[in-house]
Amino acid sequence: MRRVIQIMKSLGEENRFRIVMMLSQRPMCVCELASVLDIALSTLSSHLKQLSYAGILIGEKDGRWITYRISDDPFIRRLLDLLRGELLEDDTLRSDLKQAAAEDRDSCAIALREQKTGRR
Amino acid sequence: MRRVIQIMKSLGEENRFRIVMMLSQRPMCVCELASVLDIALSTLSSHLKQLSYAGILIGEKDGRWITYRISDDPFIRRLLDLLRGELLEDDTLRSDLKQAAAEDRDSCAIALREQKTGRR
DNA sequence: TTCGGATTTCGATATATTACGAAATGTCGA
DNA sequence: TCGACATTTCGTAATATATCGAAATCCGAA
Repeated sequence: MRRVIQIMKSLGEENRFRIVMMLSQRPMCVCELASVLDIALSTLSSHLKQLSYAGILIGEKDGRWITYRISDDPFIRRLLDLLRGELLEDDTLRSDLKQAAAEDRDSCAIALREQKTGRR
Repeated sequence: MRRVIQIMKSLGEENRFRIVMMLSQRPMCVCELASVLDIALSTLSSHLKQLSYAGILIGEKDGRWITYRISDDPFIRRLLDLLRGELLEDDTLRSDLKQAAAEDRDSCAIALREQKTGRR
């Protein structure tokens, strides 16, 4: 039961939820996620840690980057499918997915520099 | 998105999760739930409030009692089916369901009296 | 209408969670 | 090896949540 509750809790926070939905579209590196979400990198990192601990995500080293993707646990897959189906019309989600699709790993530096000087 | 996140958050706490699983088996009144869970009535009440707010439960007056049951929203139903399927082997859950099945609304008073004097 | 039982509300406290910035870690390329 | 970059860890402050007991509410039965 612990495991399932941990999964629910992990998905019960907006930023983590958005992260998971974006990763359901495609694997992304931390900086790509960061340029969509308006939170500090350290915060994002701790969310990713929690999601990994819950078994929802898997992070893989990929050169200098770390790419996160959704676990292929069947329960997780089915759960996320169900959630996604419920949110086809959601504006925030649609906007996130659009941005996420347009992200480019190599331009992270630019986005992060902007984030460090003046937040939009 | 808010709604779905609220649902996830509500299910991401052990006592609330157990409440929902028990009510998936059959509608129950507050005192029946109380005699399975080892928490104060006031705490239980606030959990029930949150679960209702999230649209997971519905509380209906039934004489002197208030009976809670799972909402018949299709999304909620499908979600809970999925969760239940993942927990067929869970010991805590099985024990809860067994106790819940054996509960009797009219003996609430006894259980609650025990709870007020000396907690087991 | 008064009494007692079922449930909720309220106020307080303890614990968890989220957030940030600064510093540390690990890695690639010059 | 050095420097730049991607990411994580750490310490801490702010906020949210879970919990309790006491008091309030609501309802049916005597």
